[in-house]
Amino acid sequence: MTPDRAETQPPAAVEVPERPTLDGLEQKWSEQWERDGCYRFDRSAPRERVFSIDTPPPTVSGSLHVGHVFSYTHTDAVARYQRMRGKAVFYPIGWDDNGLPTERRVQNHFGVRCDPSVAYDPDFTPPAEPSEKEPVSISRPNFVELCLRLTETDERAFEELWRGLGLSVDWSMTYTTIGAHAQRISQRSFLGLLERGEAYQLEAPTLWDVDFQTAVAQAELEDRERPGAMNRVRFRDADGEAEALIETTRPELIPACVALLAHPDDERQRELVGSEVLTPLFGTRVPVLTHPLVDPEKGTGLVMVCTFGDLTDVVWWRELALPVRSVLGLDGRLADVPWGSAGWESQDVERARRDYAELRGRTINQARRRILELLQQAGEIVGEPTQVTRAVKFFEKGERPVEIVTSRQWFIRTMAHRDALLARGRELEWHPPYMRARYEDWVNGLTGDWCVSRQRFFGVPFPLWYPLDANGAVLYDEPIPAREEQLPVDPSTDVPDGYTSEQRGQPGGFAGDPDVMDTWATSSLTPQIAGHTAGAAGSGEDDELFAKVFPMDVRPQAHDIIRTWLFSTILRSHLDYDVLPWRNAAISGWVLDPDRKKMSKSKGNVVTPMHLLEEYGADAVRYWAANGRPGTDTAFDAQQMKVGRRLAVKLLNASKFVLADLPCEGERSEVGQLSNPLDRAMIARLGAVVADATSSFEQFDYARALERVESFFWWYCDYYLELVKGRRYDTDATASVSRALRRSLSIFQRLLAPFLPFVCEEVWSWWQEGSVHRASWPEAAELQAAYGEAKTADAELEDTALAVTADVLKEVRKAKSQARRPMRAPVTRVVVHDSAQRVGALELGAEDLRQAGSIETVVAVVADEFAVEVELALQSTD
RNA sequence: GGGCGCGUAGCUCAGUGGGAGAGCGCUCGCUUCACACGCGAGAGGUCGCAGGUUCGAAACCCGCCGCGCCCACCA
Repeated sequence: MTPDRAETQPPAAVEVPERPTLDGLEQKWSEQWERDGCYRFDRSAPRERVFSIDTPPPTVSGSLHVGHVFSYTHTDAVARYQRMRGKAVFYPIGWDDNGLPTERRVQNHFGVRCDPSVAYDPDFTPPAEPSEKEPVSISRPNFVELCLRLTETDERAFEELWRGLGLSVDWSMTYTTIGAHAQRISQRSFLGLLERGEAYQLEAPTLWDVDFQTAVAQAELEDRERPGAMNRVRFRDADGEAEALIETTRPELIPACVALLAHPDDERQRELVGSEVLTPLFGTRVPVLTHPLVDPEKGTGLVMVCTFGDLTDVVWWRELALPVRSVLGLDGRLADVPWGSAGWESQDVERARRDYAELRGRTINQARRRILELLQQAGEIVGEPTQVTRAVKFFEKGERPVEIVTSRQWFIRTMAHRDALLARGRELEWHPPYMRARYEDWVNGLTGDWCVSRQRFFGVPFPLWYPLDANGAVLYDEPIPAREEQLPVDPSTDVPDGYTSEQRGQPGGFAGDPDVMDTWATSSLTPQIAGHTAGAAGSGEDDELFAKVFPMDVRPQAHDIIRTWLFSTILRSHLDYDVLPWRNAAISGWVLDPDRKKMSKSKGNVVTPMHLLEEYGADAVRYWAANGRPGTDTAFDAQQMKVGRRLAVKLLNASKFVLADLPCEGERSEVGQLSNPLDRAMIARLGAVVADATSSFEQFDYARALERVESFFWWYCDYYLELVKGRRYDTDATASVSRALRRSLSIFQRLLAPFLPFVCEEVWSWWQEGSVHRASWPEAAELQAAYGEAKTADAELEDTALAVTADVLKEVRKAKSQARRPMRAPVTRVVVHDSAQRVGALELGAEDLRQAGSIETVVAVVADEFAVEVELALQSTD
């Protein structure tokens, strides 16, 4: 029950600047915080006092935009709240620099190309004049070094912005997803999955981007609307009598056709089902089968199955045990195929070769145009093509539709764990709760295990080698895993145990796995990376730290990456630790442009934050961000930043007023009792605001907390401060109000500190020791206790007194405003009509009201309806 | 096609059973001793539409319309 020191202890000295200003506060205080280690994680804290945050590592590719500022501010407000609650806040940050965007930039910037077969050159320097046309081939480690060099610059700029925004992260714990530490943890987790059979290698149809020439995962796909042409194509039976019509938007895949399908109940196709037909032009014999997934309402009711046109083809191919007849090369061009040989039989091999020669080597679009001409000439197109718009699947970073090709890839099992993952989703506390639906949709919609291998370079390599047999063929089924002590390894330069580097690529020797992992395969381990998950002695990992921070308290992130980052992190934690990686998921929305469109570089509507920070100040930008409710998208509106700036300025001035050194105040050290009813009522109301803000923050609803605090603070400035000014300047009456003012000011400064850290630190420093950000969060109960120092029985009456006094003051102001008189214009008489209870309460605040309104006499009359008559003094007496 | 969210003043948004609100913008007024980066006042809304529950609905239920997002085996 000891009242907070900050509220009761008279500080040795109060120093209020003559003209308080927001200018320069960002630099002043961020430097001070850094010097004092204000946000350093306290490792000595016991687990129950730790609050750990699995901060999103932003992708380092160019610049941050307001969306980042938005969601990171939400997290920071919560972090600051928890810190003030006495928690040791574990709040690291990382940079996600591993991945394709960086790779592309490095290639162009330095004029290099990664060739994993090239040996590492420790003395390599990039060409002085980069040539995009003739890039220099360099080893993967050299390439990674250049990537690191380029991202380092960006990361410094990011850090500067974050510091300017006032994020209270512990900068001593920064990590990167391509750094040795992250690689080691990522590789070790993978090896564990491999050992337990949760990771496996398979040659199978996989989603493929033909430009990047890499496998991609289901989670990285997006739909884009594209125009296309629907063509009706004729297949005939071997006698040329019966015919089968199909509709397709992808005629170039006809040479890859392996079957036609109808719905089992489709009477129209009854004759054809069970027979065989020939593909047009190529004369390949394909069966007509049935499958329940065929929609008889679509097209002709018959559908062509190709290996592979889309994901449905894969389903049909697998379930009906159809052969593979693949025409598409990894480069997105039609490959050479051996017409006439096994699997490529034809009724007319010469014709098949001749027609296919027209397609071979062409891109998909070129081949499509050409085959339509050939089909037209052959008379196998029926009717006119119809123009359609349909959704086509793209790799989210890609420029051409994804294709499905057969290749050898690594997978992590997801399908076998679906029920467990759904249960994890229900175990997690979602803020807001409805966001869980997105997760469940995603898990329920999974169609296959997670393909984690990428045929790229700037990523974490698979820590594996393979033996080569006497003929130099790779023995994929006998991978040689790295030992844990070796990690991280780069199998393109490191050598497995029992081999020498001369044996690389030689018959009887070894070969490194050439691929890198999906960026999410490493990002999904951020709790382990940031928390330095337990590992082998001497590995730099840290059992004690990890046990203190994991599982983490909260994962903050935006809703668009629930299916990727959130999902994969739950998966990995489930597989490796059999727990949720965090207790709470705090999902933030997006910043949309003023037309409510998603910001994107291609639309050119991206707002960058630097100039906003300069123009409005960090606190104002943070204010705008903190107004975005959890999970809710917000249209960008610079007006809101003005509002935040106004709030910050108001706090400066209100603090100056409260702390003003008035000669009439008497001995400052004398701590007065709250003897005045209005003072007590205000403190009681403030207690309710504290309770509200606290419970909102406990639910991660920073926006609600801000709203409550802010609106009460404005009421406090507009009404309470004005009402009590008279007593404030009156030596005999000042004790109670002075105490109420100091007490409330201390609380406001702390309540606003999570949102406006700079201005709050500034005004705190005028009269308190230490940082406001390490001060204790106000306790509602404590304020109620303060009320208890006086009589509590009249609490309700006193609250009414505050209400009615403020209501009358408003009416007096209105009268003056309508009379176009200044607010200090004298009033000879005010007659208040109100209920008996309110009239009685008014008595308690009448003196303050008289002072605040320059009123000579206040008369109260009991009445049914509230009304106020204001008699202004004659202007001449002014 | 399925799911989720949203629809309240010109704009951005609070408000989940009992007075329709805030800020910005707009209009008018005020050099008031914390603050002109200010203060005070005002105008402005059939709370998407239509039913239902209830003494009472912006809120709860049903349907519809519109917008956004997510998901889907879009031939």
